Amino acid sequence: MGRGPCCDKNGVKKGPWTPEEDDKLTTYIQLQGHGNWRSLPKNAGLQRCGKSCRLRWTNYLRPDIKRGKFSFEEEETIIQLHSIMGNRWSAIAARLPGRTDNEIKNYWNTHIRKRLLRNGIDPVTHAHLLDLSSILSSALCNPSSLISLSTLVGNTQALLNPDILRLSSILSSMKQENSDLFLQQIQENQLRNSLLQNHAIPTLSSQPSQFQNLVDLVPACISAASTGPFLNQTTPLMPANVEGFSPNPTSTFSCRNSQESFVPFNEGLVSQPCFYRNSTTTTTANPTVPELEELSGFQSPNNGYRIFSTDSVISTRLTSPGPLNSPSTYINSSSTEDDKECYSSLLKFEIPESWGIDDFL
DNA sequence: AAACTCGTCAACCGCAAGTAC
DNA sequence: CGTACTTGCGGTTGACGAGTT
Repeated sequence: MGRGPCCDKNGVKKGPWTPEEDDKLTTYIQLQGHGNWRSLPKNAGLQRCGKSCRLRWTNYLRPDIKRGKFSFEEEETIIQLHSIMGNRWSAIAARLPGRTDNEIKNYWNTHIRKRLLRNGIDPVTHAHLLDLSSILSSALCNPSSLISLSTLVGNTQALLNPDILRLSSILSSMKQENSDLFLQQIQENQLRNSLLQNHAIPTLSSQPSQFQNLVDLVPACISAASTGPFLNQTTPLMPANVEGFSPNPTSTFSCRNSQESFVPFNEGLVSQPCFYRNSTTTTTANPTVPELEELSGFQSPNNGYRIFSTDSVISTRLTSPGPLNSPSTYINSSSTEDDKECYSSLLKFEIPESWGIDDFL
């Protein structure tokens, strides 16, 4: 159909608004209401287009706008809403009184997005970019992937800590031994989970001894990695696989097997998560949470999701409604931006592209 | 002190949905 | 029903200030 410009470019001022223009616009709207934005500039004596006036009013001059730094609660809300709504800033803004979509968008792009990236979380999908727990769960659900995983780990032996090598060897041996038994265990766990829904009972004792070895090893590997050569790498984090992503705030820790059927993963397999939400997302209650809370000394003031950071904790996907099979690694990182980041210093490391883990992923 | 880099955020642009005629 | 117009939205730009070299 084609459209003309929203206003006549001739004689229309652009750029920053002056206090005088603000006064004119504010006074006019308070007296007359904005009415038709297109005719407003002429009526108000402004050399601006209606669009510019509307933007100035809605984003800056409106009396109910809250200015200043975003509070922790607001930031939490934005992250949660973004994980559900994506870049629908106006919808997010509607749930944050006094904040405009533009302000939220800016804050996201300049603060939150960078922080998430730094913490290894894809700001688009909210999935961990590379998450050891997902690697392990993927491997456990799909034993064939153990080949790749062990290859991955094996190829980098020179860089790795002995604990990681032990992890590799265990994975290899798990692959070589009875994978049917492996799947059987997973299926049993699935059944048990369905029975014990909302009651996260530690089930490690029922795992094969190799599982126990694995669980014992992972924290050590993470600690090793967090102080090892990984942190010196500057290679960009692996991009998350966002294809087919369907935001699902109720995602629980699960993984896919090779047939793409979902196999809920036993939450007791790995250590407790860095993140969990207790309000807006569905997560199984966990008897160890109070202990962790006490340990970390952190609790969100708004009782939103709480984030735990301990030295040897593997994150799970409880805050990651992204693709369950998205590649992500997660080992500790130190973060220094500000105090708030203390809680989000997650276990993280970056894998150089030269490792060639595409096949694995 | 100047040049440069980086972070922030107000403002602009183009598109699409909604509405009036 | 089709067209013109308005409004709202999300992506992007660019000015500006602070910090660094």
